Amino acid sequence: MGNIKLRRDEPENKGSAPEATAKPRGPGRRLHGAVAHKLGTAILSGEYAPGDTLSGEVAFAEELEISRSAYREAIQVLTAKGLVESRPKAGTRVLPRNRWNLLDPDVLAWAFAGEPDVEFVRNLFELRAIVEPAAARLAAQRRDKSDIKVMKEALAAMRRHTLATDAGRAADRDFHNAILRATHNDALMALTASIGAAVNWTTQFKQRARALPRNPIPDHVRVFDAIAAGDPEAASDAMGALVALALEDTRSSMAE
Amino acid sequence: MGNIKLRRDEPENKGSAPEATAKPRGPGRRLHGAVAHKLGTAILSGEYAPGDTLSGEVAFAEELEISRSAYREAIQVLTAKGLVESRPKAGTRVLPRNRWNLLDPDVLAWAFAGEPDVEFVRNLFELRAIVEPAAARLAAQRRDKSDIKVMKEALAAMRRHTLATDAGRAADRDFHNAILRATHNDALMALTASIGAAVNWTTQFKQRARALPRNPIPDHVRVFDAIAAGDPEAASDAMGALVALALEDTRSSMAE
DNA sequence: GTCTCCTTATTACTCCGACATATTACAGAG
DNA sequence: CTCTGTAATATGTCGGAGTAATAAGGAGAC
Repeated sequence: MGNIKLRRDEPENKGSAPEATAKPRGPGRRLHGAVAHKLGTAILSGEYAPGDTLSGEVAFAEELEISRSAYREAIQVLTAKGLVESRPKAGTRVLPRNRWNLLDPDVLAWAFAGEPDVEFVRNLFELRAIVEPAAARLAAQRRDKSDIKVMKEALAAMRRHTLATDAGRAADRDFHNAILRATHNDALMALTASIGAAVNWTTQFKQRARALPRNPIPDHVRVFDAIAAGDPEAASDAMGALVALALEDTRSSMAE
Repeated sequence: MGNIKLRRDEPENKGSAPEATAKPRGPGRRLHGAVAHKLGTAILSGEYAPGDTLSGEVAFAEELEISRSAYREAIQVLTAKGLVESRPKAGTRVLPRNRWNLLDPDVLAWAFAGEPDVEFVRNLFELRAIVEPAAARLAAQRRDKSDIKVMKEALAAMRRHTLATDAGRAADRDFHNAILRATHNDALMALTASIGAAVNWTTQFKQRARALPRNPIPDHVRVFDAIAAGDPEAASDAMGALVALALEDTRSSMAE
């Protein structure tokens, strides 16, 4: 698998490099974090299959050209997310997929780092189709003025920048996050990261297919209006329609 | 806050001590895992509030009477779950609550380690009320013979042992997990651990209130019959009723 | 007087080498 | 062939030393 340079060897690109949120791979991410990212993506991409046993600590750490401490800390991160399990004498094994914390934001990011599994994207949309309409219903009942304000701003930002830009996708994510936050339910808000990631990556894929078939603004406006008006049923319906259309767009762009 | 003994100092109690699943605090859990558990519960219980800065590595590790390596690995676990963030010179700070991965099984367990927040339990039930009926609907459409077999066995186990026993609660959890698995949706199954844990802990609370008010079996049977019959609407309705009743029971047992 | 830039001190981060511990696997006895 | 005890091996834990990054404070310019 070739030698990979994880150490930072380029003293240049100092200061506040505008790397946005995407890949602060150089500095900004600690060494063990980078290793965890590397191993995490390797596991999620199937390079290491469930049941596989990783090389020993000393050997693997040496192969990665890092100390055993940093390697162990990276493994602890993966263990915390349910990807691997280490036991004395037995080594570190990749756990079966149903033990993975697929809702963990990092795990989700790792899953979408490479070519994403089409089936998994479908499952994620199914989760959206369940959670988001219900969340919109609750949001219509409980939203306060500040919630509406945030949603309105996000909507405006979506209009300004299109979904083709990073800023536009961020606004789209902010809009959906604002709805979840308007439910004032911590457990639902915890899904923010998961669903937000799903929204982000999938819209990016839709974008990849050059023809973005529809203007997404009207759907979002309908949802916003219903929530602002305090109409739970309309909000739920509008959000259901939005997710269904998004699924259709994404599916068609992945099918080809 | 007093000195806490985390090291194992008792050479006795060797062999396969039947500590069940509750508290393998002695051996069985690694040292850094025990520290992560201790700090995690301390954060979830509010002993450390968001924004607080923990003592420095050297000081805290010395206070806990463990090496810095073990302490750091514990911190990496907490970082992976979004509870804390460490930066040079600034120290390790507790992140705001909306950054926490509340769906993480460990975090959920830590949240219920002490006296649970009533509001949080309510939110968790609201999530159940959203996800589980939808899951039952999908399960009714997609279940195969093995799914039905597992559910039937879990139901039988629930009848044999009551919800008063550990085995009974485990059977209850298995039943709900079997439904989620019958959806054949990985993302939904990832919620299995979270919701399953919630069900487990809350039923334990219902148990605490000595008067267990209702026989839960009929509700479960209705759900099972609908899924086995392949009737999505009936399955969704039955599960909705089950969750609503469970919420009511739990609420009444916590209100007193 | 206010702001910007730079210096400095503190803290986490990384590395190294050694020992302790737990568990698997093997070998021997029954 | 089954069971029990032993030994080998990889993870777990430890302590210390040195590096890098950042936040706070101070010097300088406007």
